[in-house]
Amino acid sequence: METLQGLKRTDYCGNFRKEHIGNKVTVYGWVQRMRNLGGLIFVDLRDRTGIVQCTFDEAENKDLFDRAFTVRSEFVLAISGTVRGRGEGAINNKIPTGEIEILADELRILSKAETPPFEIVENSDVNDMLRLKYRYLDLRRPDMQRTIALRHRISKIARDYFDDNGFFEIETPILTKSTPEGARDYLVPSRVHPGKFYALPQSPQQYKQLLMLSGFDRYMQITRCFRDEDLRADRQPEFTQIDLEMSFVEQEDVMAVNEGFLARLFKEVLGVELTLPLPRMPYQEAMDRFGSDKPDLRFGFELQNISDLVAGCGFQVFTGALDAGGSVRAIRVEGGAKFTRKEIDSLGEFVKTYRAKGLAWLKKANGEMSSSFAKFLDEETLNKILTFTGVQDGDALFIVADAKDDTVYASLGALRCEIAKRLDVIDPNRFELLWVTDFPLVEYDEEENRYVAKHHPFTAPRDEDIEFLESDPARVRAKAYDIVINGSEAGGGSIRIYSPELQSRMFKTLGFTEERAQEQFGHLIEAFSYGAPPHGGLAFGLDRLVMLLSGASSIRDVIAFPKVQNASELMMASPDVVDEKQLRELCIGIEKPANE
RNA sequence: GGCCCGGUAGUUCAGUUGGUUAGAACGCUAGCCUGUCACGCUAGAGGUCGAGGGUUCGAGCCCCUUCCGGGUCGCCA
Repeated sequence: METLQGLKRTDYCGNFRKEHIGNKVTVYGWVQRMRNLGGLIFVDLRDRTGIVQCTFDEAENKDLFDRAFTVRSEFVLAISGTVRGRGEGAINNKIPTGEIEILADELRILSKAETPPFEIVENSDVNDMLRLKYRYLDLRRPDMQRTIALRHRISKIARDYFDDNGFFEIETPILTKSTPEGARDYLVPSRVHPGKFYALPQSPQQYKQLLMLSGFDRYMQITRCFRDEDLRADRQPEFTQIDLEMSFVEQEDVMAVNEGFLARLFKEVLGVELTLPLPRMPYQEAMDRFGSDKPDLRFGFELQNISDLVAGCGFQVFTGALDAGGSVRAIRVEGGAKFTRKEIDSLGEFVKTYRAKGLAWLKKANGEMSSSFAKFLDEETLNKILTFTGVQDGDALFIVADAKDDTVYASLGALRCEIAKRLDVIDPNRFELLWVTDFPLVEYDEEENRYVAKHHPFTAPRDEDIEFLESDPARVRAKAYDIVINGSEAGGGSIRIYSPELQSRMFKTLGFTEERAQEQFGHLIEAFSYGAPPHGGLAFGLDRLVMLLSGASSIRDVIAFPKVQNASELMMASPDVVDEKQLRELCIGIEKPANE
């Protein structure tokens, strides 16, 4: 193998242009492809900037030509030579370096390479398992290189923007303490504390609030968070947040700073001008109109509540849901009459995954109406529904009735997105951002038989709702806000409780005894007794921002070394068993799971 | 934990009602070729059909179990 000794890279491969013609240059990179025309060899050399063509001419240098002949894909080379223009007709317009080539006079083979298990090309459709097992090769592909570079730029813009706005970047511990509320923690045993465990942070929530108490006024951190929950296409067990907190602010102050960040991000990365302030929508309105607290505003198909119209209509599916305290809601799909019966059936199956009992439907095409439920209604009721929902010829109407409002919202909310996808009405170049505000402070957990915090237990209630904290917790709205981009929750935050008295009332509402609150959050309660400024913050999901800005459909495509669905990592093969000795040192014994 | 989809040369895929020696393209190897850039031409190698069991005269195809991957519901303060 040869070395770099005596060589120095002139520039990256992708940077050579016509103005460099005549220059003596040295380039390093991987062989994208070798083309041997017989007496003339072209080697496309690739690095993170692109490709440059290097030429070996048998007539000019036979020894060099013979060495170039041994080169194969993915060999690592150093090539020195002279930049020269390509002849008329030999110009390649597909690549930026296509007007020049490097006529080699020196070739060093720095590393040989086995034939890779898949070709290192853009947009390869190799299956994920293989890509992830050989992730270091997958990451050589130009589209992956671009995505990782984009991720770097987004982080950089975040650091610059928040620095410009007076934020300090402060690190918080990765080894911390398990929190009882929320997601499952990853636990880390400690040798010096047998039987005790650190937890990896689900977010730096408490630390950043304490930093406000310490007077840092504005904090930010780009930090890893960990949740031991099941994965999704946009969810990994370890993920990165752009986390921030501000003192002496109200909700609008936090939102203003952060939409400034988003405006800068969209401008610099995509050249898209956002109109500020971004729209705000209360949680209840989002649910009523879109069936979701993260509505995608790029298309219509809004929900319409037809409960009043069908009250007492005699159709048991509708009246039964209403009698049980639920609702009947519809979405009108413009042009939806083109759905075939089979497609409608599959939409019916689709809503069942959200626990809807079924999907009532109606189509109107060429004056003819067909419907799964019209025959159960009298003409007056049916006409009222058609008029209210605005059904036109060519439209379809889909209705879900359920005893639980949540089921109606969830199924129709998902259905409108599914329909938009199937009808292909979403413009991929469009970005619709909004703040969803006024979330409920708490929600009732049927399993635990108590109220649990919708956001987290430090979230402040809205001033005018505080009086209901004990009498009717469910109606208390929070000073909480999510930033939603194209139907994806890109971030969220809240104004925090800074009064020990209010915090203690909140814990009571959540069913904590005084002792338990002290035991789990005593440090925070005590800290707040030493002068806490009003404060609030927000965290963006960096991975999701990169997904949105890069158009990636899987979160795995924006993380260098992601985990697969069962939370393992295929290249290193983690997690893995450890030495008996390590376990003994940690005082840990492994019991076989009950089912083995 | 539930539901849905997938697993066939190195890769991406095809494979008829269960029937002869499981095919194609790309990649790879070798030879020829001086202007290619998805070079071209010729030849060749390459298969535990994810694994195990069953049905059958006969299984890539049917059944059962299992492993792996993807999507999703629950879960994710």
